[in-house]
Amino acid sequence: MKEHTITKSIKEGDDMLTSRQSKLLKLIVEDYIKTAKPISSKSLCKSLNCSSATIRNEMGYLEELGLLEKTHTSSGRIPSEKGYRYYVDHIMKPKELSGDDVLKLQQIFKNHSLVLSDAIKQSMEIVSELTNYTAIVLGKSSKDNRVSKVEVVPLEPTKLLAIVITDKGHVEHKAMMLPETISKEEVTKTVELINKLIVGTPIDEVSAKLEFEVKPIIGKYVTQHEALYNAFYQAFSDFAQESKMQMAGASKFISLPEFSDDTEKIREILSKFEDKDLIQSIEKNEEDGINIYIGSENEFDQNVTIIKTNYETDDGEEGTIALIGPKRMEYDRVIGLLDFIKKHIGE
Amino acid sequence: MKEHTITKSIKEGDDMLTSRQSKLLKLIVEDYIKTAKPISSKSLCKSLNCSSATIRNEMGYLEELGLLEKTHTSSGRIPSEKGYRYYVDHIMKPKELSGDDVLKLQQIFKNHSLVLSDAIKQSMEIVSELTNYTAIVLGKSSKDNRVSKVEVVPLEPTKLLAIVITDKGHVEHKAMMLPETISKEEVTKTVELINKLIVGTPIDEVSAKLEFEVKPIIGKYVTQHEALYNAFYQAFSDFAQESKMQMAGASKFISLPEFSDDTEKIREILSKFEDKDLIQSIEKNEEDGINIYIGSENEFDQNVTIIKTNYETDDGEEGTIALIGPKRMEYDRVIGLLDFIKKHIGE
DNA sequence: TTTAGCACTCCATTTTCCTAAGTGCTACAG
DNA sequence: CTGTAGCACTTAGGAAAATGGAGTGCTAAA
Repeated sequence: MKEHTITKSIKEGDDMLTSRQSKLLKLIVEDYIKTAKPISSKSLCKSLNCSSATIRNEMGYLEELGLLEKTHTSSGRIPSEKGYRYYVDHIMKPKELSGDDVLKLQQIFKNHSLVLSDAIKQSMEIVSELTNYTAIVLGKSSKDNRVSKVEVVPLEPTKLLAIVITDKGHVEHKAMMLPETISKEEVTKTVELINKLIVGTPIDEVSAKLEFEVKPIIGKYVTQHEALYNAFYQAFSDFAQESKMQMAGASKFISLPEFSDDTEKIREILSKFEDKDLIQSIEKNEEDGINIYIGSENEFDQNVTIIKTNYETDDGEEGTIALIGPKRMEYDRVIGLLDFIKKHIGE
Repeated sequence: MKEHTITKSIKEGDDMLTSRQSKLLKLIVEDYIKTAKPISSKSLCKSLNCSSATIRNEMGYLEELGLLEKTHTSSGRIPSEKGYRYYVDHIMKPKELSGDDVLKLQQIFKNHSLVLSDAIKQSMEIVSELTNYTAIVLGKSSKDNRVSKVEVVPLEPTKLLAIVITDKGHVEHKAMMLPETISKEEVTKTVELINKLIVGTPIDEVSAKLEFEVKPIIGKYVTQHEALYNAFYQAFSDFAQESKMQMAGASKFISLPEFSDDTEKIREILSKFEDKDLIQSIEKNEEDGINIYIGSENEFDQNVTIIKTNYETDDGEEGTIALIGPKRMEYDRVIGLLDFIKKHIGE
């Protein structure tokens, strides 16, 4: 109040906001995140030590800049997408986790009997519980894995189990039905051949290699090579596509006040959660660090914010964890949580 | 209309309903299933060839029996739980599938490149789409599988992949970190031993066998047997617990008119869909055939009907498929669909 | 630059009113 | 005894009107 004339756009690097404007925006965003109700000028008087009229003026300015919006002519203000963006980029500071949160998460990571991937999953479940947002864990697709072994186990006369193992420890298996006319030796030969030719090949090149190198050869000395070939082809192509995905708290969206009288929107979002391809697409073109996609910034749904980050464990397993919530997400807290988890994954 | 005095409780085995009453109940149930709106006496005049007053009398009687209910004093009637039950037990006949439905499902089952379990899953997705109910496929837990092979693949010096295969084609794998001091030979010996002693054992007895037969022996000639033993122990115990579960169309509930102004109930149901233990419990104490649990007859949720059946493929894979929908479910159609699928699973 | 004051706007809630769609019951007809 | 017509009564649900209150924008003064 005393020094704002000086600090205007000098002390703060905040583009063109005075420190008071910045503080105002912060208050509005954080208030709205809590209450989901438009914020009035009066309610901020005490916090800013000035009259509601003054605040209204500033609000008007922030609205001109496109940082705030009104729901109707005489309503209080709510942050616009741009407002959230500004808040996230220039104002917000990641929040320390509360002791309670830390405790719960540490319990999971300290439990050494858990494989890391299970620990990640469980911790995201906790995070979803703590935040009331939807949590997603996407294991990286195995495209860059290389085949390290192919194995076949007979189950019954006409049924085989094919197992493919990659250098990073991913395993895919597929049961195959074969015509009875294929002999054991033919199968064995084929497997040997595949092992010889395919081992070391990246998963996403296997299909081509099967087609052009393996198929011609087995064609020569396996009578019914088609069936056998198709079975393997299928197993490998499943592998390339597969990538693990887990979700927790998808139904949290129902109780959000912003959607409480728009069942249709809820329905839309929830059914997007069932669309695996769409969920997979969240993984795409990710930079490092924690990324935030507010409303129309994400491809998933205009009405949500997605905040996500990649992880990599010390043994090379990669993936993405993401939280999906309303645009008025508790950004500071969520970032703190994700940061914590990300760090602990690197053990 | 002419012969009802005669048929009263003779021709129809229907406990104590005249044929007209039975017909009335049928009309009300089926109408309500379609519209979700209380059924008025007037609307049934044409179908029953009598006046609304007569129908009201009959309705009154059915209400006394507890088969019908009113939503308020002057509303039309809706079926009670007991009413649905009576309908299902005595009135309804399973419906032939429409040509369209048959076609869609047959395409899936005819696609021979699909392993059966995938076909089941896909067909349930279709069923969910066709009916707008939630579909669930529960693979039977692997408890009664027997170990048919244990395999170890080295990934890095200190990292192993253990793979366990059962006679029914289930595969479980687990990465294990080992202290560097364990030599390859020790691992190989252990695996050989396990294969010798464990193969053929049902999954749920493996733990005991490991503890009392394997552990003492490897203790003798493997220096750091603890770590190795623990790793295998963990892999097997994961296996025993795991049981596959898949769900489609969980969000369908949102659009049901009966819940349209009760978000809380929707939220409740949807979050039950996220509770895996609860979902698993659907499998419990199942008799043969197709079972129907209406409203409070099921443990899952008072407001839904669950209709489910076990399946067993010709190669011994077992599981349960279930549809969860509102109490006013299209019982006849759903039964037809499940029947069809069940039959085709037995190929 | 800030603030007090005032006119104005719009939402949200409540109230009232009305209609349409039902029912139950009674009394009569076959 | 069974079915029906008629009528009084109940309730949901929607439309319109009334009201209160929480906001805003703007102007003029400190």
